[in-house]
Amino acid sequence: MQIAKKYFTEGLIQFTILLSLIGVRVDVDSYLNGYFPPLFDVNLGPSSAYTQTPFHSLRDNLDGYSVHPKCPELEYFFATRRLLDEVRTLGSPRFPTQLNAWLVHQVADSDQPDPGDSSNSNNRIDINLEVGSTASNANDDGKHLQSSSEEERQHLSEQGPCTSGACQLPEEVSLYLASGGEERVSPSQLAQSFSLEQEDLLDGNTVLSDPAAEPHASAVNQHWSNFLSLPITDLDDLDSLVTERLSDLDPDITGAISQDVSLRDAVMAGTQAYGGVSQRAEARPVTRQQPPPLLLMESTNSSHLDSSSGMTLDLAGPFTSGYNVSRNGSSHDGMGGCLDEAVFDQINLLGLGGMDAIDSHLLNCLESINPRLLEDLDSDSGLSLESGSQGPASPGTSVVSSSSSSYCEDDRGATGYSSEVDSINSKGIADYSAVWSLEDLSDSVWHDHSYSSPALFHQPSVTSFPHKGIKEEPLSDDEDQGLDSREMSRDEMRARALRIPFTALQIVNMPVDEFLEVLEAHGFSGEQVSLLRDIRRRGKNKLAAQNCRKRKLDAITGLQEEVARLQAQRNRLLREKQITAKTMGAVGHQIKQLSRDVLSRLRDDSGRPLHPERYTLQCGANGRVSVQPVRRPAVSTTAGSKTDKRKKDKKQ
DNA sequence: TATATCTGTCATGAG
DNA sequence: GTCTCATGACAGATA
Repeated sequence: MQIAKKYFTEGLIQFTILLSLIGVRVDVDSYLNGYFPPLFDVNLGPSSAYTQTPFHSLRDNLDGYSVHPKCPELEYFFATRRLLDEVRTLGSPRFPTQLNAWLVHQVADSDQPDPGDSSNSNNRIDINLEVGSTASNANDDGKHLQSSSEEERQHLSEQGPCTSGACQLPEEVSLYLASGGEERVSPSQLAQSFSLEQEDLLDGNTVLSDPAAEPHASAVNQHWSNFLSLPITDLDDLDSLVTERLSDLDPDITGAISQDVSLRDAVMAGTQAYGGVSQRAEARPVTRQQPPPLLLMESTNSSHLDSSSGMTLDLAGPFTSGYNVSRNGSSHDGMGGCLDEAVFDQINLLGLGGMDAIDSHLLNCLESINPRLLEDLDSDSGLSLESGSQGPASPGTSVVSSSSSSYCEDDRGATGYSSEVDSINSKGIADYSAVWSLEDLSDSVWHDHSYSSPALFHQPSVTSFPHKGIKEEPLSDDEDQGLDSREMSRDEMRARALRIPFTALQIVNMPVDEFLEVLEAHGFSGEQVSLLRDIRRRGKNKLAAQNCRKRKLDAITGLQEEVARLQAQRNRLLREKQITAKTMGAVGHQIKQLSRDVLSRLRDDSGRPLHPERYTLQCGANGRVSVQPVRRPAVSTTAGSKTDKRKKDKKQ
């Protein structure tokens, strides 16, 4: 039996690890591939000043709490945070979706009660594996759980009381596998088992006097008895047995989002959190503190922010299933996460308090959801990303989304225009101009300019902006006074003199279509039209000149850096060359010394030593060394002398 | 006062 | 043909 115990203990550990791995493998990518297109940068030209930046990705802060749950850019952050929480909360109670593993019992041996040491080797360990779609069904609503619980209760009542329960099987480790529905152990059974375990842990007493728990214990005991009735030799086939059982699992087990469960934590925490429900539990002193099970229950919902913060229920995630926002068809969506937690809590309550507490708690769970988030989910237009974002005057959102001509500003202050953003308004997706005030809009456009823009581009204190759908209004007297308060450019002074009801900023920023419409609609005179065109041309050229100069400076800076880099590289190569030359000289000297030594030891045909200056050592390609006479320079011939003469003649 | 730098503007070419 | 953009050149302002 020791062998069997060791075998099952190891199997328990391995299976716990397996479940942990399964539990954390959540398909985040599928969730990410949802509503919003990937971020993109549109390079409109060679200048970085014309790069549209996805500023919306910077709207939301990343503290994980004040962002919209639909924001896809933060899913990675959420996933990372959630996975960390999963790691931290390993062992905390979680309700499974497809694959459940429950450490049902770690009960002290009734024959050898040891209240002070729950880890006594005589403790019996019960493992309950539940595989099936019950959990996923439970995610749909709470009715299934209730009906299932009632069935289980009835089933348990038919099993009869358990007088001995697990206590009759000391010194053994039991394994219980249930697949599908016939051998399935209901959550109520589990909860009752948990309560029993908790009692044992609390006072070391193994008395199973709870009538509700006895049928379950009897049923489980029957399974264990059947299982343990197998001969010892069958233990060798345990792997095949487990494999056979596991073959009944959902083939897409990797997609299961179920979590590993530590029943010790579940029972202890659950009993403390709902100690008022469990009469037996509240009658006994609590010996140690455990976190509340529900709020600390780990959820694989990608939208849930931080389970430990207790904000899980205040998210839109819990109802994503109900609102058909599930990304990959996984049953473990936001609603599933909430229901998982609620259902798990119900499991505890089934064996502890009853369904009244369950309903009330679930109702509280649902009521605690922020209605605002529900509205956002209901309006799944994909533009709800604006909710919870920074204010319109946020410095980070310097791009003018509402403007028909966007003004982009790169990190170095270069400026540029783009007429592409106007499509947003024209498509009716979002009319930011109706939300953002014009002053805010203009602030976001013209503030913090690297190239100081004096009077012409100073923020005009106007309340109108000649865009589509916005009626142009002449400048009022107050606005004229506002213009007087600052330095006006020549063009602005001219425009004011000609009673042109637009500022230079407006004239420059408006798209060409609107500009033409303005010219036609207002019935300007030829002089006014000419001035308007000049103002627009000069304004755009001014910005172009600024960008051009900035690019020139950047190019110069880049070239200077390149020069410095190349000079450093040249110096490095020169140093390496010198070192190589020295090395080569040293090696040549050594070779010469070695050759002299070798030649001095050799003798010619007459027995005399070879002269180093007349002979040399040659190393062949095959590594063979041979002695060869030194070739003296050839004596210049007459032809050579003639050639030299010709060269001299040519030089002359 | 001379000089360097910055900035606005014009002219021109390209897309 | 018009518009926009890029860029060289020029001139005025300024440090």
